[in-house]
Amino acid sequence: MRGIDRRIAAVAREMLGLEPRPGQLEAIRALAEGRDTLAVLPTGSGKSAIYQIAAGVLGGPAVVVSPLVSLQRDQALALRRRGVRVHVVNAATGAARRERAMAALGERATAFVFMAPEQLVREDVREVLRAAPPRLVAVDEAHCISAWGHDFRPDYLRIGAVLDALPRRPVIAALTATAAPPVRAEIAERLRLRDPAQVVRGFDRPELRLSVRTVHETGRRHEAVVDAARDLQGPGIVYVATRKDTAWYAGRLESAAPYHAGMRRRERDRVQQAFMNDDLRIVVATTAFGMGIDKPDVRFVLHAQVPESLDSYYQEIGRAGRDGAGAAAVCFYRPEDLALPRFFTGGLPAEDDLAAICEAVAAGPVRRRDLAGRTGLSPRRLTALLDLLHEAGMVRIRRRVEPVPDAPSTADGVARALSLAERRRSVERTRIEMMRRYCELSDCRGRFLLRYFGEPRDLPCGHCDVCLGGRAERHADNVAFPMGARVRHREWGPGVIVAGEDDRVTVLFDEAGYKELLVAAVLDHDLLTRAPAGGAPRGG
DNA sequence: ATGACGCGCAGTAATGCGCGTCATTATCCTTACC
Repeated sequence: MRGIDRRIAAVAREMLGLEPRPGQLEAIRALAEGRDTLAVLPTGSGKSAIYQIAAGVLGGPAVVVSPLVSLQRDQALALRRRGVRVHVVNAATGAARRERAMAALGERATAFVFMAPEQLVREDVREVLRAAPPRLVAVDEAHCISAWGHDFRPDYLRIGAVLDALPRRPVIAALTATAAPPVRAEIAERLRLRDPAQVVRGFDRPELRLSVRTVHETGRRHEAVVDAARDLQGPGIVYVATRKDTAWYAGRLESAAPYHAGMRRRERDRVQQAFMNDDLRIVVATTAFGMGIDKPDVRFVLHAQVPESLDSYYQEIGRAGRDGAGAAAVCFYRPEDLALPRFFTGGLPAEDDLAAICEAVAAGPVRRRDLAGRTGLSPRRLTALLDLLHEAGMVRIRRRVEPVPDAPSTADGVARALSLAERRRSVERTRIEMMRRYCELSDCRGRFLLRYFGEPRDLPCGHCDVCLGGRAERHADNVAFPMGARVRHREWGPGVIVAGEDDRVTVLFDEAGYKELLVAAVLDHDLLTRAPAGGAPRGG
């Protein structure tokens, strides 16, 4: 056993009383050796233990960036119970307590300080970090960077720059349960990870019975979902698209309660607790329910409406069957359901709005609020546009929005921002399209899902409705570009074919993400060439 | 893109159809203000 492994084993035993498992160990080892690490492991596999043990081995305080205050509290409590010194800092933290936490961090007298990105980017926090850089920074639920950073919680996009500016940059651990290759790439880029070790495990979940039930009419959907929830045994989650629907379904089911972000904090906590304690069999929820829920014996996850991407879908069904016993993942699919997500990805930003922001910023640093006032844009819309303009090299986002010296002309910047927006929209559309295909498959669903997440897979999964119904007939592969084949595109470089139909193929490019290509165009212009097999983007 | 809704009209009495208009998801931390 290598020395470092002995240290790891010792810290694991002493701090948490456990023995690291293979995936965990690999990630901890990379971090302990000072290497940035991106770990994609299913929830329940002990992701938090990774940064905790690594911090112990590195022997310094660690800052843990986590999206929800409730998650921070839970994790802090668990550590405190084991006698570890821990602080939590958020907007509700009193001045005295905050002062103590910062002092402890500065004096290296604490093991972990938990905070949301909004805290990390505060000037006073950065000052403490500059004076005494932590050894390790863990970014938990790192997919939030790409899921929330662009419009919803922009400070997620600033973490990388803040850490980069420290006199001694900490080792960074990015942890998540869900990240398809394009998301992994974005996490690494946005956090500015340096040659990160990637530990990716466990997208295959043989204990999940995957199925899709197509419904053509809303009334039937209601019946079918209610019946399914009644018939299935054990605790389960029903995901719905709107807050209103949570109450509707919950009212028609025994031992069920609604859960969404519009409810009072206390009520939400009560529902969650009741579910955890088995006093409540079913939670009918929006996407608000999930992060930090680690109940091992969830026996089913139903989706009354199809989510907008396989990324979300996989994350939500991943909450079932963590004990390894069987669980059902049923998606109720009505083709029209995808119209709404398509609609929401529809619009491109107005040139006028982009130009107005550029002009306002060019005059000198502006606060977001003033900018919103001057342009008449909602805060959220403004955030999305600022992100584009930042990417286009037009603005810098500090405490205020600042002009970039030597920035391109407004016209050029706006054009660049627009083309970025267009690219993002096409990626979004492809994601929706992949969700549609999953639902309409006449071929193995498990394999489709794995390929979407970049795991090569040839054999049918054997645990989806298509396989179990004996319908997993081998699809007539596109002869020139069979699924799973490695290809190279003139412009987008290497990739792998993840889905195909008669007239089009979807390629997951290592760099550029999912792209849909028309077969005719590909053949006419000789756009794709077959590459030797192997070498899938697994990292390691 | 789709669905809900109200309106006018048809042509008969009480509904039903077609059309235009309108709205339309979810997710959190924070700060300011009550």
